[in-house]
Amino acid sequence: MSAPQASPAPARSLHQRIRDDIEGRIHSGQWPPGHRIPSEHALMAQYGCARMTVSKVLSLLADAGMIERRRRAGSFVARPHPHIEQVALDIPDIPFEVAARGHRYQFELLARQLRKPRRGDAREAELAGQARVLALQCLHLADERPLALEDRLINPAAAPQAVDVDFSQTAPGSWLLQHVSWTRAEHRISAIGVDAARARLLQVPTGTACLVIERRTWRGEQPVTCVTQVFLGDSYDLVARFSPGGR
Amino acid sequence: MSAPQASPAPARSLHQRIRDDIEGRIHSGQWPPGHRIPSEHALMAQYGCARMTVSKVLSLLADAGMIERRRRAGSFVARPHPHIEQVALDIPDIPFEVAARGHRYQFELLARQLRKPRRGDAREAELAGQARVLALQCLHLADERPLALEDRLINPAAAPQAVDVDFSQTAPGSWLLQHVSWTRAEHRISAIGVDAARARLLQVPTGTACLVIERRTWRGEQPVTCVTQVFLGDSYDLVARFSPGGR
DNA sequence: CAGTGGTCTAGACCACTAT
DNA sequence: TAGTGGTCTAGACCACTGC
Repeated sequence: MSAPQASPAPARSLHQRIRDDIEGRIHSGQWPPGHRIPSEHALMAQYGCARMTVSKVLSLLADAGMIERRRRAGSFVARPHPHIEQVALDIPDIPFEVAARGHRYQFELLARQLRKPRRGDAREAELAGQARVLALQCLHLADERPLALEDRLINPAAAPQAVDVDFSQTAPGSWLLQHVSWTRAEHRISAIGVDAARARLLQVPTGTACLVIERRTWRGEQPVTCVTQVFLGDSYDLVARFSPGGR
Repeated sequence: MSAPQASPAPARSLHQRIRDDIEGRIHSGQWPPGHRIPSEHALMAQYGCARMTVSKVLSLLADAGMIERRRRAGSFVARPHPHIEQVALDIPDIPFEVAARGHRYQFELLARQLRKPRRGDAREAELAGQARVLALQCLHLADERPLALEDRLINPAAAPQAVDVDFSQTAPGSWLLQHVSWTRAEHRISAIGVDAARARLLQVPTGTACLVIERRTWRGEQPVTCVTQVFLGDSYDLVARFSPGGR
């Protein structure tokens, strides 16, 4: 009836130790991809614990993608999807990132328009249904030097207050991050040689290699914002850390 | 003593419905960032279920980063870290990706060396402790046209079989993905204008904008591989999808 | 149809910490 | 010290599915 711990304070909890054990067997190759993991009943007996404890472990491992669970069949070490891997990529807030690298951040609003969505523009296709869009172009500078050019569209229907914000003082990305929540985002990352117009604004020769991040966010089915950021490629990096299984 | 379901088969399980409810309150703004979520006891009473059920929900939400839990203090809606966001980025397998886009994939091994690690080379610093490294350079082609140039170092201590693989037939990235597991990876993504040597191999003018992915993987503390892939920027995109909270 | 995972209960003990 | 989350137990019922 009572529920005494196996040991008073195992430092690492029981389900953590079980998880470590199973992960160890998988990573060491002792349990290769496709290998059938003992059933919950078997593990329960093996570790001398309640079924719920091993069940929790296996559920977490399944969430993390390390194992697959099938009713009646059992749990199996996941075959790593051979063609796709996911990494957690940090999409940084530019002002913060610049400051973190010890540079002075500045921001310039180059253009602001509240206008109808343009037809035929791929970037604006998502927003075609809206009456108006708020279009902003701005420049991010680090130590007085241009770092990135940002073209942003904001859907006023999703962020009504945005229309009244003075974006000459606040970077729109930072403002949105703090004031508008979203439920889905998509990013495309590519490289371009900058066209003449952008080159002039970035004060580099036409054709200079730049990193392009295109980001779209939605709140439910409603588009919130769509932004294209063009970074000077040699002065900006994206960094992704990853441990497989998400944890 | 018995454990009847609240309703026979609620389609969506109870903890899922509770989770949806709480997520709804958070996303709708009804529970803004910093808001204190009712305690497990209160939620237990509110939903008429066992404490473990709401506990599971809150644990999952905490794992997903949507809430923060503090002993004695309670659970709180997480303040979105204003300066960093994480997205799940797909790091594709090049052969697969090319095929998926309907192109013919080809692969050329340009160079293969089993040699001592070079001192003074930043890329090889991690491998400096190793007796030998396997260095490969290869070219990925789509429809006979160069798509990406790959410089890869493999640590034979972590992947002994790699030394005997005929990489003129198998792309090393695909082979590694299928044969060697790893526990940690780091990626850097940037843009460069290609130098003359790479430009020649990629059959483009010097200075053409390219997307660079640098990827390092470890197995435990042991480095496994380090690869630099230079993509023609206009013919390659990385795509990241994201829903906040990780699910 | 028997075994598996999925879920839930009604408790319990514990560590931690804000008050 | 009282309230909170963290963990665990020893059951239970159910849906599903591969044998």
